Amino acid sequence: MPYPPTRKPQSREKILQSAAKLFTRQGFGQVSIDQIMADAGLTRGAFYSHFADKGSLYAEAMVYAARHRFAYYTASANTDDLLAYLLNTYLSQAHVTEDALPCPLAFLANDVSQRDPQVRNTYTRIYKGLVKRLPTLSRHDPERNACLAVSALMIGGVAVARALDDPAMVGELLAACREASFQILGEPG
Amino acid sequence: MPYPPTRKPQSREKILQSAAKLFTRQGFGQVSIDQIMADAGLTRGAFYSHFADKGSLYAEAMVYAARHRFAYYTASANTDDLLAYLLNTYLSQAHVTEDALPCPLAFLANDVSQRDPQVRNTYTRIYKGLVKRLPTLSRHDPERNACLAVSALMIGGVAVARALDDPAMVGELLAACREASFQILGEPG
DNA sequence: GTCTATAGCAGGATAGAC
DNA sequence: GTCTATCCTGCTATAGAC
Repeated sequence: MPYPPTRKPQSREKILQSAAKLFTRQGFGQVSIDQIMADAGLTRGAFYSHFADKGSLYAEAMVYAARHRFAYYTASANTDDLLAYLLNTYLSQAHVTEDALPCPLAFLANDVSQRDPQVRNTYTRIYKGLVKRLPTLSRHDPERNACLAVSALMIGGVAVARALDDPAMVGELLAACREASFQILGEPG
Repeated sequence: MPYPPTRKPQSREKILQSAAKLFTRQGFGQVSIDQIMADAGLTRGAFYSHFADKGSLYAEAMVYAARHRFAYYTASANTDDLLAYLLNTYLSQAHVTEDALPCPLAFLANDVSQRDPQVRNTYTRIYKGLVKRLPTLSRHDPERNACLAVSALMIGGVAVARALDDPAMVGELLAACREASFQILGEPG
């Protein structure tokens, strides 16, 4: 028995991790199964023992990235104002330059628009999760409309910042988005 | 002389028009030169008489789409509040569902992040053009920070709306973004 | 300037050995 | 479960006829 049963879940996890990293940064079409499997330390042929096809992996990788990103916030926050912490971390240079696992909502918004219904549904559920979670982080109990707008501002700010080639402009943009977010939420900056 | 000299600029214009339409909706990788040329009524071989390669066409098509979209606003506006008109038209169902030529800033933000420097520079110039133009449309002379945030809100709102699979949520999101935009700008809705 | 034909490559998915 | 080898498709870019 050359392959012990404990290895399969490990391989699956490794593939998922590599896929989340590569897909969020580069999108569906720019990443090949070869690249993902190589990054996970495996070869292409082994892929189909774990996932039905490339699209299924993409959807699962988005969820993986979203979970990981949320854990990243809650783990490192030692403040009582979680919402402010979230906004300052999300709308930051570090996020734009891909410090850790980036947020799929901001990095894959355009990409998802052209994918199959399953993928779009996954994206929608992740987005709804964010909108619903925002009020629980604030002490000021913001309205739903404010949360919708702020989520779009977060995602748009990061997406645009990533496309720009002017570092000064990126800094200016992120700062303006943080400021406006607090204004919309009625919180002090 | 089977091909009169007047035909080349016409062909070029047609290619550009088809490219703008297809690229903005589907992104760089999802559109082939074949598709573009077929849409323009030509064949693949003729492409390289007009453009150096696919990337050059992509950059030019973004500019073409941006110009066309701006003309779309100014042409149809018979109001004294141009900024309000712009926001309501940009953050609309019609824009998300691609009525006319969509805005490349919103439809291609993620796509541009992975392209070559020339493309990113083109995107940056278009974006700076938008930010600079916003104050000229308003009677309230908004601050630069407000314009930066509103532009990100416009782009993010449309980009997210396009990815979602829930029509009710899309309507809610767009309305919330319009409302927040006016709040940021200090204008009445 | 536009066409047809093709070179050359990359990637998704499958088959079969171990 | 993982590997190597392969089929098949689609694409960019070029060559050469008209």
